[in-house]
Amino acid sequence: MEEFEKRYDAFSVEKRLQLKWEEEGTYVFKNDKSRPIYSIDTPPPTVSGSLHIGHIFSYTQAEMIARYRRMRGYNVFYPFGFDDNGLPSERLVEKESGIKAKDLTRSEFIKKCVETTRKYETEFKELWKSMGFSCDWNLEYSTVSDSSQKLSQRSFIELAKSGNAYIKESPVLWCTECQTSIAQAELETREKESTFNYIPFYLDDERYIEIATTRPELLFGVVCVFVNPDDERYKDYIGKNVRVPLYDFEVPVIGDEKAAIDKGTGAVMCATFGDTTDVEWVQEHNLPYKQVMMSDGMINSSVPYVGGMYVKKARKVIIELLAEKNLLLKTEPLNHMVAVHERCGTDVEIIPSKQWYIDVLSKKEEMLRAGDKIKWHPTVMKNRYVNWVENLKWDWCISRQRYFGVPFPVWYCKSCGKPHFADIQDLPVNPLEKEYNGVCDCGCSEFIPESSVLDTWATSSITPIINREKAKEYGIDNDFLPMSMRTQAHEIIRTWAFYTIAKSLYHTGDIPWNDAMICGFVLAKPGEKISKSKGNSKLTPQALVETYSADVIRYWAASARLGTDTFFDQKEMQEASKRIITKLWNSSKFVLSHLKDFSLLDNPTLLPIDRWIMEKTNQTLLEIEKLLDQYEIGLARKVIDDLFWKDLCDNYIEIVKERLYRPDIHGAEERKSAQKAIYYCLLNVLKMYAIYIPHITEYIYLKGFKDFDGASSIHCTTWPEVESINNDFIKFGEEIKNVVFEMRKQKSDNNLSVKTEIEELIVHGTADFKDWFTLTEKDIIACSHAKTIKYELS
RNA sequence: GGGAGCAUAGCUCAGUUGGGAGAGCAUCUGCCUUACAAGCAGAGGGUCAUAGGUUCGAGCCCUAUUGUUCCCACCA
Repeated sequence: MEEFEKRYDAFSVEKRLQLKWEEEGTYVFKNDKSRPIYSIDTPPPTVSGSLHIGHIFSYTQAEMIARYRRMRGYNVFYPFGFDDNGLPSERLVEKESGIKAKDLTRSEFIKKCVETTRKYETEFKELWKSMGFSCDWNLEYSTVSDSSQKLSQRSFIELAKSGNAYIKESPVLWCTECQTSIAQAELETREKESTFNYIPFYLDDERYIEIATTRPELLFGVVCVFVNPDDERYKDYIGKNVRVPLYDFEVPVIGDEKAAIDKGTGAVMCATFGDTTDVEWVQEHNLPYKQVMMSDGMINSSVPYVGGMYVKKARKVIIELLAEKNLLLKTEPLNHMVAVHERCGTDVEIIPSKQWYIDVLSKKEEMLRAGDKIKWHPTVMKNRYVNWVENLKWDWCISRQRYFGVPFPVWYCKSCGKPHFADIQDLPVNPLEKEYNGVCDCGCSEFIPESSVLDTWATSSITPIINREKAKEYGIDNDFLPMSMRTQAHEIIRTWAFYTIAKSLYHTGDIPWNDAMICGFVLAKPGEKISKSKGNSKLTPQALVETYSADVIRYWAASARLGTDTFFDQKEMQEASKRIITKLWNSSKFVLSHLKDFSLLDNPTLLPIDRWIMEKTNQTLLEIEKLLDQYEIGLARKVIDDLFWKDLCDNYIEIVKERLYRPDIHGAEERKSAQKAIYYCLLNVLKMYAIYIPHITEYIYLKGFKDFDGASSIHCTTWPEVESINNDFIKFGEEIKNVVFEMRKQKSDNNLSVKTEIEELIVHGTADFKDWFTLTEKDIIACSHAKTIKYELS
C-alpha cells in the first residue's frame, strides 16, 4: 500500500488519471455479449461558440448516469458527437471573421466554416477530457461528416419517396437577416416596443372603418378587411369595398369569426403576409397575394413611397405620410410580443417560397402516443412535448437557403420541374458538384441542382441512427434501437426531442429511446439563462476546471434535482464541493493506515456496531440504486453524503478509533472486525462516489484498495448486489448514535473538551439490545472517556 | 389568454402511500481530539405563501386566492 501525501493535489492527479484511462481504454466500448447494452444518445453540442458552465452542468449529470450503469454491470455505449453544420455554425464564423457568407464564394465560406468548427471541436474535446468524461471517443461523430451526411440524405430520400417529405410553394417563416426559411421551432418571442396606428379605410366620403395596425408599411399588400359578422359596428360594411389609405385602391370587407370584436378596433386589415392569421385567411378565402416584403427585408421596389426601403424605415415613412395626409387618426405606444428568429433576433416575416417540408401535422396522434411510450424523467417534462405537438401549426420546413450544411440530394427537371433524387449508393452527394445523369419522364435531360441545405435538426434528429451505424461496426444491429436513453436539456424538447421522435417513427416505426433524461439549466441570475450567444458567461469552463478541479465542479453539478434550474454560485462550489474532497482524502488516509495488516481472508466475528455500519452501507446502496434508476443523481448524492460524513466519519470512526489503534485493550479479533467494517464501508463509499468524483476515488482506490479488490480501476468494478437489510443493526446503530450524541452534548454544554473524563455514562436504549450494548461497551468507554457505564434499558 | 411547476430557517434547497419539521451554507458558543483547524462538538433560528375544506391527525390530499418561474399562443 502506498503512503498518502499530506495534501491531495487534485490538478496533477486528475491529469495523470485522465491519461491512464485513455491509455488503458478504461471506457472503451466492446461488444461483450455477456452484459446487456446501455446506450446513451448524448446531445452533440451545437458548435456555435465556446461552451459555458450550463453545458458542464447538464453533460456532467448525464455522464454520471453512464458511470452508474457501467458499475451496475451494463455494457455502456456512450458516444460523443458534434453538431457542426447549419446556421448556428455559420453565424459563429460570420461573427468571428466579420465576413458575411454572401460576400464569399460558397466553397470559400464552407472552408472557413470547417476550419472554425474544427478549432472549437478540439477545444470542446479537451474540456470534456479535462472533466474526466467517460465517453468513448472511438464512437465520436460529427453531423457534417461524410457518414452522417450519407445517413441524413438517405433519411430525406426515404421520406420524400414515401411522400412524407414534400416540396411546396407556400408562405413560409422567413428570416430576412439570415435570408433563409426557418421552422416553427426556431421562433422565439421577444417583447418589443411598437406603436398601434389607427387609420381609416373609407367606404365613401364620410363613412370609414378604423383599423389599428402595427404594420402600416404593409398597407400596399392589403387584400381585404376582416370584421366579425356579429359586430354591430361593421355589419353594414360586409360585402362592400373600402379604400386603402394612401394607395387608394379598393379591397372588400369580409366577415370572419376569427376577427375578434374586442381586439383593437375590431376590424383587421389582411396584408399578405403580415402574420400567421393572414396565411390562414388567404387559404380560407382564396385571397390574392401581393408581395410587399422581399426576402432580404426590403420593401418590394415597385411599392409606391417605400419601395426599396428596409422595414423599419418604411414604417416610419408611411406613418409620416399618413399623418401628413390626415390619415392617421391616432397612435398608441405598445409593448407586444414579437416572433423573432432565435439565432439572430430579427423579426420573422412570412414570405412565399418553394421549400421542402416533412409532414408532422398529420402525424400528431402517433407522436403523442410515442410520447406516452417514452419514460420521461422528470415526468412533468412530458408536458412540454405534448404541449408542443398539440400546438403545431406548420409542417417541419427542412430546407434552408444557406451554405454550410448537408445538401439536398436533389435535382429538378429543367422543363417540368420534377425532383429527381440521387441513388442511395452514391450518397453523400452534393448536387452542385455532381450532375444528374438521367432522363426525366417528360423527356428532358437537363437538370437544375438544389442549392438549399438541410436544416441542422434534420441531421441531428437522426443521432440514434448515426449511433446505430457506429454500433454496426461492432457487430451490433438488430437490438440497438430504441436506445436506452436520451439526455438533453429541457429547452430543446420542442426541437431535438420532437424531431428525433418524428424521424424515428418514420424510419423505424418505434420510439428512438426508452428513457428521456431532461436536465435543467444553470442560470446566471433569476430568469436569465447563460448561453453561448448571449455572452454573459464570464467564467469559462476551462478557467473553472483550472481553478477548482474537475471533481469539485462535478460534485457541484450533482447538487441539483433533475430537471431543476440552478443558480451558479461560485462560493457554493468552492466551499461545499472542495470540502468533500478534502474530507474523503483525510478519512481514506486514516482508514487505509489501519488496513496495512488487513486481509480479506480474515474472518473475525463481527461486533454489532461494525455490523451496523456495514448494514447502513448496504441500505445506502439500495437507496441510491433506486434514485439513480430514476436519474436522480442529486438526491442520490445527498444520501451518500449522509452515510459518508455523518455515519462513517462523525460517528463510526470516532467510536471504533481506539479499537483500531489499541488491540492490546480491545483485542486482536475485535480490531479485525473493525478493519473489515471500515474496509467494506469506505470501499463502497468510494464506489458510490466514483460516479460523481471519478478522479479522487480512483486515486484512493489504486493506492489502497486495488491490492485487495483486484480491479485495475475503480471504474471497472461493480458494486455489491445487496439483497436485504438487517434492520435490527440499523436500529441499534441509531441508539448508539444517540448515546454518543447525549454524551457530546453534555460536554459541549459544559464547555468541556471531548477528551474530558466523565465518572459515569448512562446508556438509554432498548432492552432487546442488551447483549449488543455489552459487546459495544469498550467502544463507548473509549469514545466517551467514561469511567463506568450504567444501563437504563427499556 | 392556455398549460405546467414552485412558494418550508437569513441564503440554497431536501422532505419517498398523511403521524418526529430537516440538511448544507451563514450566525453564535465551546474544543488542539495519535485522519482532517481546509477540522471537531454543540446551540439558536420556521404560523411549511394566505384562506377555507377532508381527516383522530395535513408541509404532504381537495378548493380558492396571492406571489413567482417556465412552456405555448398573442404582430388586432
